[in-house]
Amino acid sequence: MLYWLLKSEPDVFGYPDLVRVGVEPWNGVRNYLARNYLRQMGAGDLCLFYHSNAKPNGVAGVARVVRAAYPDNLQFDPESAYFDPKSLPDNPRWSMVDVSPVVAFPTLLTLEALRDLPDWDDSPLTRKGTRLSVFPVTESQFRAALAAVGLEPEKLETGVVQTVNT
DNA sequence: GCCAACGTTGGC
DNA sequence: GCCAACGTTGGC
Repeated sequence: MLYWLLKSEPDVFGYPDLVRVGVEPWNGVRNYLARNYLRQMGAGDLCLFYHSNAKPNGVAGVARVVRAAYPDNLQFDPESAYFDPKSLPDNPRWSMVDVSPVVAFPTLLTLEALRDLPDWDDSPLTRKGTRLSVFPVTESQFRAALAAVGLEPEKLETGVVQTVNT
């Protein structure tokens, strides 16, 4: 199993929205490196759900990949801001995964607090100038993030979690 | 609102 | 294939 971080602007789609909808297609990613990471995701992988452009910024909860990469629906929708006229249906350029909520953090793990965690010294999140919206986190980074808000990773792995059903 | 950083575009 | 211009991200 792999671990990831997904950025989202809470004004657009925050963790509470994920809880509300139950399953969300993670569409609209239009960066090749981020897309390649999406394609590496497998069902069951866990994601830190990060609020960007927020007050304050930080990880709001954990999400789970419930469907591995498949073609992003918006690339073929001329009405969408994410429409890509160069993407052909028989060779889709952009991919998305489906994610579901696993557990809301009891408190937001702020960017400031993340910077204090040694495991997070080297990450696209804390590195200046990196704007990737999807990237891998190490197991130790994932565990450190959960520990920082008092959650136990083992309970996620054994399924004994506060899961929000659809 | 500012602006640094960086990805993409398009002329050549 | 280079690279300047441009657009976007995202912290502050």
